[in-house]
Amino acid sequence: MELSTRYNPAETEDRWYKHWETRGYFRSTPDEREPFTIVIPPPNVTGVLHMGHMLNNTIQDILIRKARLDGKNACWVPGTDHASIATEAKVVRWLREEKKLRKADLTREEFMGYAYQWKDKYGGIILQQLRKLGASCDWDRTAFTMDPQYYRDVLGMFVDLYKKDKLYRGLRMVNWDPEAKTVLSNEEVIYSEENSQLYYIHYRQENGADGVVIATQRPETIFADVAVAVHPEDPRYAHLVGKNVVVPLINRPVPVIADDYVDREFGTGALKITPAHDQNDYEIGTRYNLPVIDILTDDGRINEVCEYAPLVGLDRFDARKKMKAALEGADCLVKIEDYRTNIGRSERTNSVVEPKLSLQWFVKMSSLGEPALRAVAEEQIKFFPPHFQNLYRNWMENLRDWCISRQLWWGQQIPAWYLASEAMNKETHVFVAATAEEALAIAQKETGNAGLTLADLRQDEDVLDTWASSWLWPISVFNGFDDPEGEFNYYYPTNVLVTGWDIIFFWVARMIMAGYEFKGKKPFESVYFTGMVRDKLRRKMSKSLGNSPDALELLETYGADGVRYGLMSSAAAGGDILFDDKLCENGRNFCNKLWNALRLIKGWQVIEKPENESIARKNELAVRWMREKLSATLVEVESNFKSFRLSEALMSLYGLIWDDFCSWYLEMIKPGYEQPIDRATLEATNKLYADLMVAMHPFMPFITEEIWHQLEERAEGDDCMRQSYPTPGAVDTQFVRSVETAKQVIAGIRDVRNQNQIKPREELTVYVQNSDSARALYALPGLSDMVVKLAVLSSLTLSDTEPANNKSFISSTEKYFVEFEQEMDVEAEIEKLTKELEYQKGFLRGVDAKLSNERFVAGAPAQVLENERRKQADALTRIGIIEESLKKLS
RNA sequence: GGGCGCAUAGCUCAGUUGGUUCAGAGCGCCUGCCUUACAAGCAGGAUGUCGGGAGUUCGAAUCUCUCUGUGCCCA
Repeated sequence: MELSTRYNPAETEDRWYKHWETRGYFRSTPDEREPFTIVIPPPNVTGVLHMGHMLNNTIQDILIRKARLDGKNACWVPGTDHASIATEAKVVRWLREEKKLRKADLTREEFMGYAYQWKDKYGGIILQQLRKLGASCDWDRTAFTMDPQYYRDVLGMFVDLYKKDKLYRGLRMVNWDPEAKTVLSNEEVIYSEENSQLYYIHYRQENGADGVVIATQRPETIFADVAVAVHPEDPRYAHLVGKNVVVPLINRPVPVIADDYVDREFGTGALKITPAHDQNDYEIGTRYNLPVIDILTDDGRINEVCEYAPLVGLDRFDARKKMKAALEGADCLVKIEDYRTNIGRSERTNSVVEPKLSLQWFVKMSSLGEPALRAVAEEQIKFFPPHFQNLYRNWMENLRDWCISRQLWWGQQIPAWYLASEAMNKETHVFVAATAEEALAIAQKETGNAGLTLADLRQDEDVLDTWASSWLWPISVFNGFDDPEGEFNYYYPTNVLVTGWDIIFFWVARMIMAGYEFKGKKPFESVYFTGMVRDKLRRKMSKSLGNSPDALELLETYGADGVRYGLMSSAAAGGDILFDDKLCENGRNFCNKLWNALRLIKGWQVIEKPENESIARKNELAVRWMREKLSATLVEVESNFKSFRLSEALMSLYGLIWDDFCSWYLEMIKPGYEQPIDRATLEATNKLYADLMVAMHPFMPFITEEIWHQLEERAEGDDCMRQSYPTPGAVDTQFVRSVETAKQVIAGIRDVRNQNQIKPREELTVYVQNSDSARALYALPGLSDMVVKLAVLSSLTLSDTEPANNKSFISSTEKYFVEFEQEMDVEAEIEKLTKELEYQKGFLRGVDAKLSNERFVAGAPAQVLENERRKQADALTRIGIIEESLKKLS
């Protein structure tokens, strides 16, 4: 079959993926083998493949494929997360735009019907896209955080925590997203510096006398003020403490209180106290028994409570704009200053988050955090790279209770029931149970009213935070709650979680807590943190910047193997990737290199025996050398895999294939034009190439499978992805070093060729100066034959005399003479040698200094010492050679 | 304000326990090649105060301190 000069991934990738998938190679069921398990960090069901996903899932696929080749029972569970807030927002928009429906006009059941309809239609696209990347997930296990069984597990978790008194409903300051009209957890609020303005506002005394000037960046909240606080030791305001000042525009008196929380340096040193709209103010308000005046609606508008009619109904930012003129009109505005401050925005809607007093469900984190903190500190769970332990510990030691209720419909509805007779949010009874019937039984018992019916109960309207379902992922996907002795027992704890460090708190920490809390066992052995994929300018990839390449287009252009190479080649664990198409281009070029090596081998004619002894010796040497180089690299690869240094493992295989195999080995054994190769060498080469493909397979699954099959006719089922990973054999370092020395000689001769414009095909005659070491080196069978071939020589011979005209060079401890037609430029030669002599002498002085230092000789390990002595001897040899040459020339 | 990182070639970054050619890789750059697998290629080459300073050590890119610059997390 004629092979194209370029590899075409489009022709092979889909075909091989289908081949693997239809034969069930990705499937895993428990057996006697050791399991190797990864659960995918579930992407949003609404998501589409982006660079971060590709990096993350390439890593998981590499680990899974490697484990499979290592003979383990590899199980990679895919799935998606319902992502309540993000998905609900999308469904609401879809209903508005496509169906002309408003959420407010739908019942909960109707809305959920549409939401599932939407999910079935648009959800899970990302799982299809992962197939393009080559992801070898067990698709039969595809899970979703709202699957019926998963849903039950989440409710069970809620009931369990409630029973253990680790869950409570309470009125707290929370982060409120006025656009999504739901509470957010602290981790869902993104803080960043933004431009703002500081309003200096004068609060007069009740009698109209000068009072106090406060500074605020939220002037519209003055209507919710209940006090002004100053520092107790601040002489500027001492006379006002205990008196009242009046809130401008509405003239409501509020007391001036003294509290050392106040920072005298900030603003004017006077602080307005607005408990309904600020966390710290709320705490101060509580201390002084101050009232709470809430002037904001759930969607962030000013309400009637504010008492200032012109602003009622306006969005808080529109209201702020009107405050300037209003305050000026009342002669209360002192000045406005520009100001940089941290503003918190909702991770999902990007709207400015408002602190709000609200009744919500919270998980008590103190008891959950303790074992999770210890597990990482004691490295029962290992982090890669390890420094993320610090970030983790930092968060875990400052845990705050986790608000898990959300004012949404898309998600698991909270299994708590109240008495319908009690006013909403004023309930005095709560009944927590997995089902309404169980809740009713509890209600009947607790109220002593056996006549209660389901109609007398009202279920909590809210749903649970998505993370409060996905933290059960490693347990629930193996049905660990209903059937703890089944598959769960085999696959759990999973081996590794691969995720971006930015969600260390969302997923990693909470999955660890859930593992210990509900199963008494860690959810995974290790966590591999990926970096962020950024653009060349180090900016995070984002839709709004438009700096993210289209993932599918990239796969189309460079092939999945090329993209996988590009992502992995510069991806140290935890390190950011500055993504550049160039990286994928390198990957594509590498595929092409592999492809052409195949074309070369496939083009050879075969004969039974080598044509002569020289070729036989050379080829035997080459095969042995390549085999040992492969072994040495496999040792590195194994150790790199153990410590998750995947990028290093890939690069060492890349170097082995490109440099050692293609540039050296294939050139060593390559027969002359239209010459045949002997069968033994060809078969050894096919085996070497096949081993290289298996070794490379986890990184570049498609092309390795293709070449595996192109090399030989294979029986059904004899596929690259199902082989055993090659194991390293013995390495004779002395032998390998001799070949390396010969390679340097070849490079030396090529350099002479280059510098003197000698054509590559013109044969040269080279002599090596006779010495013990030279004879020892070339005693290795095949070595000189190899040098003769690769350096294109007519002969390489030991000689006691120097040819009349030559160009010389020193390699290792030998001197080489390249016979040369032109007369030597003696002056230039002397200058070159003198320079070289100086360098060698300097080098020797350094080594001598070390060796004459008694403390070095006493303190250094034997191996280091031996090496220094060898360096000394070699330097002396080289100096001798140079001095001798100089003597002859002068 | 508290904490965690980072600083190595023009660019992006490896460098594990202080000790072999440890001063590296890829890209870029320079020179010469359409050589018979591959120009998406081949052969060869240049490039460094390992951020500055001090210390520990026989020996420091590596450990300690300090300064400078820079990034991130939390408040």
